[in-house]
Formats: sequence, C-alpha cells, structure tokens
Amino acid sequence: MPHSYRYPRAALTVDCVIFGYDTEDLKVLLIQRDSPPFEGRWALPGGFVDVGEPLEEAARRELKEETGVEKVYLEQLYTFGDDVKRDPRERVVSVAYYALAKLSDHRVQAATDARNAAWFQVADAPSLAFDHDQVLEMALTRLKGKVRYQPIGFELLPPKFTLTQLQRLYETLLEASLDKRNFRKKLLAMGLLEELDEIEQDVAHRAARLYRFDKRAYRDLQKRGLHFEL
Amino acid sequence: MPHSYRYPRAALTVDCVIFGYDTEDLKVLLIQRDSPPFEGRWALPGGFVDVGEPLEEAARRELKEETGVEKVYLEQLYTFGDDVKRDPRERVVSVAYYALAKLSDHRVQAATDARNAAWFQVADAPSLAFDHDQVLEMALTRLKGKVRYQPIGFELLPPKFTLTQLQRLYETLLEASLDKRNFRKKLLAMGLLEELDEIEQDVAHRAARLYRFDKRAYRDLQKRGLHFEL
DNA sequence: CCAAAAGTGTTTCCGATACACCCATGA
DNA sequence: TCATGGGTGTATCGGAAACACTTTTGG
Repeated sequence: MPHSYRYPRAALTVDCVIFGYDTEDLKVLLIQRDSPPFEGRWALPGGFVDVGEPLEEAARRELKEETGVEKVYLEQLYTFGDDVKRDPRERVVSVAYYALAKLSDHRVQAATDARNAAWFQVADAPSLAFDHDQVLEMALTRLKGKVRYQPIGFELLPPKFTLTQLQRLYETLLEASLDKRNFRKKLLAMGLLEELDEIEQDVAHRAARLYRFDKRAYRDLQKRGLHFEL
Repeated sequence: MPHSYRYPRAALTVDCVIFGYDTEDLKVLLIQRDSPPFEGRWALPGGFVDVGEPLEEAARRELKEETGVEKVYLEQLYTFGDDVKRDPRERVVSVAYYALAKLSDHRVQAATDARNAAWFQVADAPSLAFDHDQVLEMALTRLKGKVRYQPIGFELLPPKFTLTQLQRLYETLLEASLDKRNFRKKLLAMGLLEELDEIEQDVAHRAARLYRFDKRAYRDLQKRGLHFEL
C-alpha cells in the first residue's frame, strides 16, 4: 500500500455505453461480471482510471480490453457521483461515455474475451449492476436527442449504406415513421451524402444505390455556421 | 498521511461557472487565487470533493464558501480529465458545473469573502488559471445552445420581469436581434408567462407590465411531451 | 410638449407535410 | 409473372418573418 494521501480519495472509473445498430434494432454491448460485487450480473464495460491516463484514453482502453471494440465514435456522457454508495465497496465516481459502433465490424468479438460479452436489444436489456440502468437510460436519451441535430447516426451504419437503411435507423432512433420521399428530399438537399456508383448486392429485389457520408461537406457546413437538422 | 491505497489516485475537484445577467451583459463570477499555483490569477470557484460528499453538493458548497452564492440553478457541464497536467501539482480530475444566478440577489457578496471575488463581463474576462478558459468557453457554448430549447433564461432574471428585459436577455445570449412583435407573440403563445397586475416602477417613461415564469405550466407542457423552443 | 419605451395585427414567404404510382430485379 | 423494395413530384398548409404606427408616462 504505497500511496498515501492527507485526505481519503474517491476511486475514479470510466463506464461505456456502446450502441450498435442491426438493420432492425438498437443494441447495447454488455459484459457479464466475473467477480463481486454483482457477480454474474450484466454491466457496462468499464474500469479504473490509471493516475497517469487521460479519461477518454481510459474509456477506449477498457472498451478494447473488455469487448474488443476499438476506433469508435466516443463522447463523454455524464459523471455519476451523487450517490456515494453507488458502489457498495467504497466511494467511486464514474465518468460515463457513450460509443457508437458499426455492428458489422464487431459481431465476432462479443464472445472472444475472458469475460462474457453480448449485444442486447436496448429495449429488453436485463437489469444491470451498480447504477448502470440509469447510465444506460441517460445515454439513450442523449443519443435520441443528439441524433436530431448532429449527424452521428452515420456512425452506426456501415461506411456505404442505402437511403432505406438510413431511414430505418432514424425511424428506430426517433421512434417515429418517416415519409420516404420527404426523408430523401431532405437528406439529399443537405448535400452531405456522396452518391456512389455502386449498388447493394445479394438482395432479392431491385438493388438500391449506395451512399457515403461526406465528412468534408459537413465540416464546410459547420464552418458556414449552419446546422444539420433532423 | 493516514489514507493509503494500492494504486495512486487522482484528486477530484469541482469547478463552477456562475453566470449572471445585468440588463445589458452576461457576466461571470470569478475569484482571485490567494495561493500557488497561479497565485493572483483569476479562476473559477471550486475545490476538492470530500470523499463522503455527493458531487453536486460539493459544487454548491464551494460556490457558497467562495462567493456567497447559493440556491441557484446548477447543472453538470463536463468532466475535465484528459490533460493529466492540467494542475501542475498532481493529477486532478475536475467535474465542472455551470450555474445561473439572478445578479440582483448576489451583487454585494462579491467582495465579502476572504477571497477576492468579482463579476466580469464574459466578453472581457481575463485569462484564467488552470484550464479554466476552456471550461468557461464550454459553459458559454452550452448556455447559448440550451437556452433555445429549455426555459433556463428565466433563472438569470429577477422573479418579476418585463417582456423587454426578457427579449434583451435572449438577444444577448443568442447574439442576434429579435423582432419585438414576433417575440412577444411567440412567448405569450407558449402560455408559460403569468401576466401580473403590476408594472415596473421608477422609470422615466411608460411603465411596462411585469410577468412571472409559470413553472407549473411548464411542467404540464413537458408532461404533454411538448418542447419549449426559441 | 418632448423623449423614451410600451404595446399592438396583418401580409408574405418558405419549409414541412401529405400523398400514389411505376420501375427494376431475383426468385 | 409475381413479390419486394427502389425511386420519384406536386399541391397544400402552417408557422416564421417582415414590417410601422399609436399610446403612455415622466421630465
């Protein structure tokens, strides 16, 4: 026990809510705890922050160690530290992040690690360890809110996608059905979609054109002070 | 040095960006540091979180101790911990909050405490200690964004205010000039303003009617799933 | 009576919404 | 040839924006 301080200190952790999307449903990646407290319960991936480690780096490290997920969109969500007993062992303050992963890239990883990891439909996720239910709920609220005015939805889709896939994603996130023609008109009018000379493969009907999100155009849009919306 | 841990731990602090509004300008309350590091420099009020203390409680305590401000609207902003050298002494992770204060209630306090405290115009605040410039900037961005879709502007005004005062506040926050008739139409149409049978006093022209923000009506609005906007 | 701000409606315009049919492809 | 989804245009509606003069009050 070599590290001593004048006053007691809280432990500092990071937790990650990793969202994925699966042509139908919004999913979240959970790990099953292999030790107390809450042994056997599902929880958000996360762990202790090293004293010399930037917060976001800690979040990415834990993400990779526990689930194999890397190189994802990651954003700080909220810091949970109002309930001093949220961890039964001692005072733990946790900085929560949420991540958006392209499910296609991360299908296999789930079962590879020492810990048991699995994608759950957000709608029927089990009751989680610690206050992680609350963290998940906040992440979901944030995602649903943010998707309206920032083009983060694209982080959940493969790099090349059809307009119908994009529309389904928005319909899932916004919990609303959208008009196909109006949706296309709006999205294409923004000029943020690059129309590719490719079409989807292996479908049992007319193949749809593929598009790619144009990051450069979005940055230009931002510079001109304009906003993405709906 | 009675408190020992297996691994070294970061120190945990809270910092507060306290905004006030003064019929003209947006202000921020700063304190002058009386000890190193950054002795003499202006900084955001804040300090260490006690191990048994909820985060928000720590923020309110520091706010009161250092500036006398209490009972304000307070909301978590962001947790700063990516730069491991943001405090030159050791690793410090800081949970930042922002507060909205009615300047009228807090005019005197500024100079009362042991530390030197003062309201600065946000536009010409001095360069701050630590990474507090960055914290202030983020708080400002958040305030400007949030004011559009949540009725938090009222927290900056006295309980009874005129429509012109409210409009000036929004013009300041949004950095835009608004049409008087359209502004009034819109705000009154929301039904969130309670029209009082009082008028402002001691003005050298026709006295304006006073209004009060109707919290109950807002809660009802929220329950019906509707949003405040602009 | 003058200065200063309060208060008040209507028209115009643009973006949001509603809506239905033909086309291409693989089975 | 049939089932499945892809792709397309127009008319209507409603809220946002533009816009100027009269009223009240104190000095």
